Amino acid sequence: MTATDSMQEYLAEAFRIAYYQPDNPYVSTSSLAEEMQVSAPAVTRMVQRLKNAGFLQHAPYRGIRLTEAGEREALANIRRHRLVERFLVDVMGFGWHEVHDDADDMGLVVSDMLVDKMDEMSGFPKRCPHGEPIPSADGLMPRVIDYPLSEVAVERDYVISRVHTHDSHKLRYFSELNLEPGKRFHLVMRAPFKGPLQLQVDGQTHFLGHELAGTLRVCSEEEYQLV
Amino acid sequence: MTATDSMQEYLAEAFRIAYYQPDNPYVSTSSLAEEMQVSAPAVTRMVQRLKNAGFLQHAPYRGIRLTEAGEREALANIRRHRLVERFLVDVMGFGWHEVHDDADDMGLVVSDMLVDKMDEMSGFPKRCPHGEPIPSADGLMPRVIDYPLSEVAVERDYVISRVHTHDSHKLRYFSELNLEPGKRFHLVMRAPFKGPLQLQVDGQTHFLGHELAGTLRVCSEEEYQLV
DNA sequence: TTAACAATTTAGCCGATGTCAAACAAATCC
DNA sequence: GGATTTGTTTGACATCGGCTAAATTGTTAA
Repeated sequence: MTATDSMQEYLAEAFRIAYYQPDNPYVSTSSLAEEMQVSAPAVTRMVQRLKNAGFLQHAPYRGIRLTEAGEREALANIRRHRLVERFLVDVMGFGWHEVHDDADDMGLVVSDMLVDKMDEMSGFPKRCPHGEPIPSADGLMPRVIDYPLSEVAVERDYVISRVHTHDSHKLRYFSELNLEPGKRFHLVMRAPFKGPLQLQVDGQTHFLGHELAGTLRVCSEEEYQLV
Repeated sequence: MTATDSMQEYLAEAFRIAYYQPDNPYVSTSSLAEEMQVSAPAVTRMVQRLKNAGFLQHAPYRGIRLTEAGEREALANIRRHRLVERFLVDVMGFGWHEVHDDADDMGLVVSDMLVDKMDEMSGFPKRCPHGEPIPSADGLMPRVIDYPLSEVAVERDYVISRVHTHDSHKLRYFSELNLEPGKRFHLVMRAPFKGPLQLQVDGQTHFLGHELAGTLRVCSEEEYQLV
């Protein structure tokens, strides 16, 4: 059975959600509904279809879990999406805050031939512009190691690993501060009670609110090089 | 009212058909059905929708005619499609016989921002890889002047203007013969009774069947430069 | 001029994907 | 432990875009 565009999007989103909660393999339908900007019933019914097509298992009222076939579909979609994003940024010169919607649409549409070419022209990137890992053509997804900036120890050096937001204003702000994946910085201090964080980036001092800092995931230089 | 993807494709196809029959402004529903690879009733109903949305006029049993709004939609779509094709060929290095389907899909999806960038990166081309003119951003479609190779006078020099087929085998063959838009050649002779044509291209002699020659449209060097 | 044929439209169906409202299950609180 | 809140599913419906079969219109030929 072949998955429609819509089915692929649901599968990809389910995978992403699961990837972000490594402890729990079950994905709730409400989280899917929220991410997909769609009503809960729409998700439930799509889940039925996906279950019938063999892409996932469903424990009613508990959540879903992708099967191997489901993961394959999801990863193919995620790969296309992230490579398109990479291409738009690296080859076509757009800013990462501009390209999400186009990449979303194009990810459903581009052929393997095109994706492979984009991969090549982008220099076979390992991560998308947001720092998310790009699944390999044969469907393997690296597991990155990183932590919310809002939780790591102070007075250390870190590297930005992932920027976990699609809000283009936040993305633009991070760009302005030079806080992009791969960037090295020093975490100077963090004020208590969800207070602001102080960072040293390229010799400049910046302050970030606790919530905003939570959308940045960081790791050590060595951990960053692993993927 | 905004046109769905499907509506845009119908409008674009209707425009293309009308463009290829300059004498008759009415497009038959059956020609649309054939081009879109869709049943006749599907066309009739879509025509109703498009009429209600103000994109065309419909004289039942006679044919349709785009309104100004309809032409605008059509041209925007055609522009996207042809610029994507140009981009895939010029910037990404694909052959023109490979890119039609991808360009079709992407044409429905890419934003203005992306199209403008592709336009720029392709060097603001005037024609798509098949030689079809690219509508300007403000919705003007140049009218090219050319004639079927199967009908023009012999013993003259011509320039390939358009290659009117999507058959990738034929396109590949034309590539191999160097018969691409902009190419100059000499029409040596044409055998009677729909017989083969003899061409001189880059000092090489080629023979084309009458029907195949009919898919090539040619003109003089000066006429080619007009668009 | 009428009969036959071709093109077009109408009618009724289907599946995919969305909605809202109501029923139902699970978790939580007093 | 029963009541309430929250999350999930079911039901009934809409729209889009496709289909086939049947009716209708326009054209052509006898």
